[in-house]
Amino acid sequence: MVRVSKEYDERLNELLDAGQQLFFQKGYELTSVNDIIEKVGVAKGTFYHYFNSKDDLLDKIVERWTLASLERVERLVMNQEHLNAVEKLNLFFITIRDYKVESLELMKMLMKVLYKDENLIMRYKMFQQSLKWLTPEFVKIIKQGIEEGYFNPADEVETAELIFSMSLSLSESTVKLLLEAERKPENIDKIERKLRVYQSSLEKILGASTGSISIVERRIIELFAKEETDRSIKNKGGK
Amino acid sequence: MVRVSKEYDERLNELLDAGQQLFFQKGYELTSVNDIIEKVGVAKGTFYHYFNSKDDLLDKIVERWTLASLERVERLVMNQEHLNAVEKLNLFFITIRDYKVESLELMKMLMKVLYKDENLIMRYKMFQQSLKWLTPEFVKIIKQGIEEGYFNPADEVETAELIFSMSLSLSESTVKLLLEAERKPENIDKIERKLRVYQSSLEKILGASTGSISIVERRIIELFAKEETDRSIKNKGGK
DNA sequence: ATAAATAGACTGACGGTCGGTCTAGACCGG
DNA sequence: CCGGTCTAGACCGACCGTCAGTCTATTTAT
Repeated sequence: MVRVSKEYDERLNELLDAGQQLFFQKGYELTSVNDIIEKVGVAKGTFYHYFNSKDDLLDKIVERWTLASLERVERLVMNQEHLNAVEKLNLFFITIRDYKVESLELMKMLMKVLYKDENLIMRYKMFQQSLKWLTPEFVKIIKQGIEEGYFNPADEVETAELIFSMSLSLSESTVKLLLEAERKPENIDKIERKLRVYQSSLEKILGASTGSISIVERRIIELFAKEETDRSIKNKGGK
Repeated sequence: MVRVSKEYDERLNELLDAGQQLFFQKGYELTSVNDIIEKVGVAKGTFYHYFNSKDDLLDKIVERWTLASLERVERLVMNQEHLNAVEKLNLFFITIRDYKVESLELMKMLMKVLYKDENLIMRYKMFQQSLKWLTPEFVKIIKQGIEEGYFNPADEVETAELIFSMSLSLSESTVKLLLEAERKPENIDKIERKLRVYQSSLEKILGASTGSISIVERRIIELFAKEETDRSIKNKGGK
């Protein structure tokens, strides 16, 4: 093979990019290290020059991904100093939702791949990282809400962690339902019910007034439930 | 090798037992099919005569385990017809806790092994199965509570699922803290806080009166945090 | 006889290792 | 300033051990 030498960071990112693309496309287990190095056009040794293991690569991909999300949340939510805690909390959910809607097709693909048992590790690592980085932001919002008199939970930190892990298991079950929504149209209703319960539980746990938090939007659920449109089936097949 | 023929169910259980023991001891990934057949004293072909895959074996082990728990819950909690919903809910938690205390050393070992990233699949499958089988019991309790006027959630089924998944992520974080409680004694306090928040959240979500649900018991937490006693370090080493 | 149970050699793929090669750029003597 | 030399570290790829799973043959029970 022709030998091509590059800057450390450039190669690193090539490998991260290739890894991410393949992991999101075929899943973690089904992507071999050989697939990745083949895609980049590099040898086994090079891969292990940059990463300790396949698992290490995944860690670094997830970290990069999560830090990008954090940056987004800080920029679009936390920095809006004119907002009160309830508004920030709602914006928090809206921001995440909007991001998913913007990259709808990617998200649909990702959902299909990520929520398979074989890709549990990926999902879990993304959850862990999200929990680690996003909970502190949640805590800030809750503290602000307590000061402003909107919330009254006993323990901000533990409450934030509880709420966050609730939202993660909510995603888990929601996506599962979404994925078979084509076959089972009643799943849309079930998702709506789920979101409603989550929403009101959130209010109760935080001590927020009823209806102050708004997450449910049937339109959005239906958007994700719809099978991909014809026009988007273009890059199928092909080596 | 000497050929020994046995009843279908007997062989099946031998394999399930061996698998369970090894999975609980070394973890799923680190246990090879060869380990299992060696332990039973049987050939590769025999294993695949009884199971489609290593993963299939895990499924069946987890199913057996979960159904045993379900049977226990039904016998010790659900059949106590003289109890009201609040009492049943409390008994539910006590029953689970007592079981863990009874088999304390096994549980400690299991915690150590199960809560490693490599054994995520095991944990996940146990969670899934628990959710599937135990949620209906939860629903029954909630419905009874609504009838009796103790609870007032909007949607029993979704609330039950939410609560159950909350308790699972609670286990997740609690065990993680417990495992490093030796090094970090402050973890015990953190666990207590976590449990308290969970408890009061539960009350709020269900609409139960404050203090009616009781989960936290520092004594029990400390019991699990303590490193295994001298006397229990007897079966270490040895092939 | 025949179906179920068992045996175990074999396969292919995979993650990871290791000894070595190549090259850009630092360094140096003239 | 220039040509040669040196070296860190980027890169290579054959190789290894392991493991899940397959296949065909053989034994056993009925």
